[in-house]
Amino acid sequence: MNKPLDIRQVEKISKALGDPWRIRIIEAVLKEQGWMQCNCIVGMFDLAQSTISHHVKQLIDAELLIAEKEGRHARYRVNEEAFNSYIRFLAPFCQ
Amino acid sequence: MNKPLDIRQVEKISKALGDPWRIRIIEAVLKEQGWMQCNCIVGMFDLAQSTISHHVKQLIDAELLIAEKEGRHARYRVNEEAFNSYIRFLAPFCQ
DNA sequence: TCTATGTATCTAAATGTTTCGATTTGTTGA
DNA sequence: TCAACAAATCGAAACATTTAGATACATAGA
Repeated sequence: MNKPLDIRQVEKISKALGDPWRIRIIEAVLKEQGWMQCNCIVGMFDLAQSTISHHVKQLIDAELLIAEKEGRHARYRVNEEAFNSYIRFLAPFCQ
Repeated sequence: MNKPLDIRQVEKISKALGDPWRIRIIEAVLKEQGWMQCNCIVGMFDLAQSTISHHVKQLIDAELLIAEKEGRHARYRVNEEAFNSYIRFLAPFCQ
């Protein structure tokens, strides 16, 4: 676990972080003790449900969020390991 | 100096890091003792000069690279402060 | 001053992303 | 089983990014 990221994964993570809504979604998930339901996110932002779902999907694809299904609900938490790996990739760029 | 990044700047930096050529350009600049001429970058990658110039511009706009003109040459170095700020922005996401 | 060279800009085509509304899928509870 | 709900997917329009070739700009050296 916690192996170095390859350039593809860095690209994916960077792209996922390259949208203000997605950054806000991550911040919101983190704030809720790291757990959040999709519906709750939809209520927080002025975006359509399908748009939120699309953004969340990208965050999950980049492994920045982890999804868990609970019946008809889904809950998300921040994948701290992924952020750790990303930061470790960037660290050499600041000596 | 070294103040917290706002969400716009985070977005810009993330987007700049969201392309494999740009990541390779940063790595190349870092490798050359942190200094590199544009022409040298052009020689390293199979991309048109105008395309490299476009990518470098984005890295400069995101303040990840700093450009210095020397006559008709340009030299670039990595802005370690920007990477530091970016990492500090991300740190709360991995406790 | 003129030419060659290094870098930046412009234009346009191809490709990718964002967004919404509509629909689909899957699950709960009546 | 069926209605209600949560989330995901589809389709399409609007918008942004990537790329190369052509061109412009700026400087060094003849």
